[in-house]
Amino acid sequence: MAEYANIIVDIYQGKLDKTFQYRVPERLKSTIAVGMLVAVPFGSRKMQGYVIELTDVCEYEEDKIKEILSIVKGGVLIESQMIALAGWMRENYGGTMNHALKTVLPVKEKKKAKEQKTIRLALHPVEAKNELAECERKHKTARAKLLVALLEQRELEWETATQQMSVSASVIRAMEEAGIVKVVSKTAYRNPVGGLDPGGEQKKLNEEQQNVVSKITMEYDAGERKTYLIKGVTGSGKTEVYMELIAHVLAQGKQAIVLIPEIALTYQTVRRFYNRFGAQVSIINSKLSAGERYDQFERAKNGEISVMIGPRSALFTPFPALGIIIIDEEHEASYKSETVPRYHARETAIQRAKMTDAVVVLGSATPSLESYYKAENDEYCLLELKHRVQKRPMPLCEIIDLREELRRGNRSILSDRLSELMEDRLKKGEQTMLFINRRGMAGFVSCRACGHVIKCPHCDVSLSQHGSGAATRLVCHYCGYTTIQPGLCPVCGSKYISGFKAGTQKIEQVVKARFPQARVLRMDMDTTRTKDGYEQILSAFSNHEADILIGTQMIVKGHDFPGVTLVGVLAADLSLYISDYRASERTFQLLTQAAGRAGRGDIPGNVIIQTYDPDHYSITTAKEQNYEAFYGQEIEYRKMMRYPPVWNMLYILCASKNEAEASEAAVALMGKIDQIVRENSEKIFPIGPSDAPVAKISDVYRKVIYVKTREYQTLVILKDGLEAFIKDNRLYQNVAVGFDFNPVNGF
DNA sequence: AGCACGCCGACT
DNA sequence: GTCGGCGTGCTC
Repeated sequence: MAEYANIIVDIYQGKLDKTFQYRVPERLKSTIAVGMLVAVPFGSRKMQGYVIELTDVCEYEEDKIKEILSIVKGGVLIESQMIALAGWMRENYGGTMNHALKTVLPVKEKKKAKEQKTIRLALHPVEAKNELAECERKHKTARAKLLVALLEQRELEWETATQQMSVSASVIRAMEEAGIVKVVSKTAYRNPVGGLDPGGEQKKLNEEQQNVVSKITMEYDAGERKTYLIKGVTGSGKTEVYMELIAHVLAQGKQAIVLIPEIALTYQTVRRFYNRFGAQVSIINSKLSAGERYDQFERAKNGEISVMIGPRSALFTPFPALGIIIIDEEHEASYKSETVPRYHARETAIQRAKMTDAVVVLGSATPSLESYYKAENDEYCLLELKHRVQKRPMPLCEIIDLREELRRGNRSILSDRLSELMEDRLKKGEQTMLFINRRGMAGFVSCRACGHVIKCPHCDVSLSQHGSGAATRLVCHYCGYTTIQPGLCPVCGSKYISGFKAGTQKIEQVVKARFPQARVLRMDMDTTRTKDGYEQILSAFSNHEADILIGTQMIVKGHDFPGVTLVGVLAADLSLYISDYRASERTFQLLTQAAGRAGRGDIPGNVIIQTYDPDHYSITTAKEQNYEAFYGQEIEYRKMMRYPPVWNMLYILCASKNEAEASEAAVALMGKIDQIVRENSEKIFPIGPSDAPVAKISDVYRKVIYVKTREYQTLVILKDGLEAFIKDNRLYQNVAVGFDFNPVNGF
């Protein structure tokens, strides 16, 4: 039972880092919890604040600490819920409470975008002039300054007055009380979906879709709150199911959150929801400024909107009566945060739903192993959509063995079969998508004479080539270091130094050479750099302004192109060789998604998968579109290797500018882990320390330890133990230690 | 943010 | 001397 409580008094002021510590009086010790609203003495006055953290450690001068007066009753406010969620996130993902709070509560960036406070004159100009004369006579300099300005401009911004004219807030307040001026705060919201027409469109569901909807809504009405996993093949109409479920909770006065990967958050997607639900829909995305994001959350709190669509961070929309959280494409890696707290949106959504009496619906054509494993163990309820809507046929899928092509003398990126089909599509005026699975294979530059690879001087990675011709640069994807491409190898002086371009540009060149008459579009980092570049390319292709679209992962995720009847996957196995236990899962998902792009119109599509490893199960099962077969093999591998989801894994990263210090810190952590292992009854398997996959980023050295246990909770206990160990140990003054639970993208 | 405190010029 | 405006710093 905690002795002290850290309390935040002014969450509305954006000064989130200011918490105050109070003593928990004996009578409140059993009831107090994180997130509760309490009354506390604050200076000379009494204020309300939220309990952020409970602790036994006194972080302030003992004799100056005051006691909490009481717990403020009156229902659980939304802020309380969100703060309690932040507490759960801190506990389960590590980091500080401030980190957690900053992810959960939108920081009102110095209220720039929100309340534009302005100062106006409350008197007639004539009276004001008298007042001004009076002030000048009495040498009330600040007041006079303000009055002169107001007689000229009639309206002044608060910031102008306080900062540029240095009139303090106390002066303005005094003048307001005297009735000389008036402070007006106007809240101007911006509506990011403004300009769309609500149509009230509603499609009739097929039997399969209706069954899924009925099951969930009936259980919902019966008061059951579960997590559902909808496994629906691409094109089975999951979105229609989501909308029906949303309509159901909205009818009961509840609200809905829809998470979709940022990359799929296009105008098309938003419009579908807007057509159905009209102005009560809003979106957030990473392009919105902090202020705009704050506005959207504020609208949600005030009941102006009831459906929020957005990426990971939309999960924290402060709806007062949340009914449903939908996570589309739930297998996507972007649902795992890359920054502290490294939370997973799926787990966090389930926790939020538990706290607020909502249900969670996960949807995917290729569920993550985590979710399917949980569905098999009855933690989630599995529902299936096995058929495409309007009985559209599944595409015909072929595997091309690139080794065989090579033996026949074809050294091109395009196999004979793929070329043949592309030729055919061009003749028919149908569209082709070429997808390069290029993860971790960005065009690095090497010397053909000595094999030297050009690396970033600050990071332990090779540089990638960008641009072409005179504009060719070498860029580090980790720190942004940029340099020009050397003409000679810096090691052996050979002039045979060039980029290993397995990228989209190379393919574009090959395709243009092979099919000079074709109109080709390319989508990659270079072509989507501009603000709307991404949407422009997609809509151009969608309008049939090109015959062939070449791109990386981004082209296969959730876009409908009815004109596409051929999808070519070049080098399907590239993603198999990255050092990550999820490599097979990623490959299977990408191939299945890519295949799903073909033949979405009335014409059945063809899919060509080119690979050097045609017998790998992730490729053969993707060809068959057989998720269960893939899952069966993959879960055996995970069991055998003690990988998630069967086991749980914790990565611990020690980072320091000084390599020796990083090593020393990691070794000491390992010692502490060994000690905890001996004290714990459950089996814990620590491995390391060793260099991180990227051993150096921006001149910071990185050592890693990873730990496997059966139970997640054991890892949480381990993390708590290590945090305590780190806290008062001089070794960690210059070493940052980070935790990542069941990492998705390595460190 | 808001409140107390202390400084300093103005007025009696 | 005292009154009151005005800036500053603190609030567990």
